[in-house]
Amino acid sequence: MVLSDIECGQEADAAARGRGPASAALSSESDATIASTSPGGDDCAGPHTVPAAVPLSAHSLVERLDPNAPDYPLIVVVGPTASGKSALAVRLALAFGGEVINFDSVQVYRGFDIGSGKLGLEERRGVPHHLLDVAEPGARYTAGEYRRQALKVLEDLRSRRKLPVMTGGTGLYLRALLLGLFEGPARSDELRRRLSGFAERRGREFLHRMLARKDRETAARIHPRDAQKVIRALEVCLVERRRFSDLLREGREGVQGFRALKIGLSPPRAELARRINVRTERMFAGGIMEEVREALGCAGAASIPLEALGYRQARACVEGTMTHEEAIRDTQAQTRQYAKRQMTWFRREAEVQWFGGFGDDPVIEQQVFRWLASAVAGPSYEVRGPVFSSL
RNA sequence: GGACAGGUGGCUGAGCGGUCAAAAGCAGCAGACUGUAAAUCUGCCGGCCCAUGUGGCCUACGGAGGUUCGAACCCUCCCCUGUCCA
Repeated sequence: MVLSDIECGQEADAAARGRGPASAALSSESDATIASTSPGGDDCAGPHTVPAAVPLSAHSLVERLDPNAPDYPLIVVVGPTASGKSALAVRLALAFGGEVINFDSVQVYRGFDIGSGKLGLEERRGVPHHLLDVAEPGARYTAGEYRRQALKVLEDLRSRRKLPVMTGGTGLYLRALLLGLFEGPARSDELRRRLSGFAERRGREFLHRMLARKDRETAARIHPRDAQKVIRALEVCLVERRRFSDLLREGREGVQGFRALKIGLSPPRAELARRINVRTERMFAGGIMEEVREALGCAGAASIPLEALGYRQARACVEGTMTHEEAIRDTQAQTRQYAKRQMTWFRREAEVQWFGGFGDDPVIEQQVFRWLASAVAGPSYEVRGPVFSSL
């Protein structure tokens, strides 16, 4: 415990030194609140307000880092791309002596740094980051693989009394970890090849009819034209010789022994779009093309992350089917749409406390720290919905 | 100055007398999601109205006129844009 406190203090200082005057001011303020213990006021958080002056007790969070605790804290930062999640995660990790765990499906691949928005070493500011670069460029990483690895990392952090701070944009991976996956087969490429052969010859609807014969309930849930999901469902039914829907009913096992404190970032849409635009331009100026050439050279054309947003366009550019300008504009538009899809996914995530700004905005950081203090203090807390309106 | 080609909803672009509020794509908006998830897929998309429908009204295919029962589509003039000849 003493150790954690010391670490916490040191790292918070380091954070203050490493930043500009605005955030230095913030840091000293949070240090002040960290130091004090709150006599009350923790329970008066209204449903739609972040409590005004709940002192943040780093102790209350750090004290809970007991390897044997049934509710070991786990911070999760969700939000659309470019909302400043990674920066906030580093900030939180520094403040509480934590380590960051990624849940982004592209950042898990080695060699895809610029286009995936991976934080550079300097930006990580000494905070260990897990589940980055754990897959080879030519490999196929999956939600199941992610879950297995993430569980190990969580147990590792727990045994070392470190606070896990999870961040990323892949809602499915997060859910796979937190809620678990059903007991089903991993993917089978041969079977899939056969199935997609059917789809090509007889149309996507054919596969859907096939699925309906095996498992009516699942077929009803999946749109006939969604070949990707239809194929997976068929794969499950054929390999297991059981209905997908029955397997689902048998349940799934989520992480045990952790209590997730979920922070959602939902910055104003127009501003987010602006950031996405700028960020995309920087990627194209800053080496995404080189990454693509490199990947094409070593992993070959089949590399999964080469299909990811930005990489897809950069590749088209390298191969000459798109101009540089087109590639940028297309990436920007599609990234905006992606951000939208992320919001519709995360909005349904349970018990997220939403903040209407960017994770690297000192004001938002402040609100997050305050909320964490109140959330840690009591077992129940109010959750408000995300604001992701246009304008 | 002359000869062609063309001007269509936010953009690209089909339509060339009625079945056209106008194909398709893009963008935009909303949504779904259990091992490819930065993926894959769905719905809406001129405005207003009764908000039930193969519903009503208005505004729209560069501008102004005309022909016609009827025009984005045909004719005349004008204004733009592109290519070519001077």
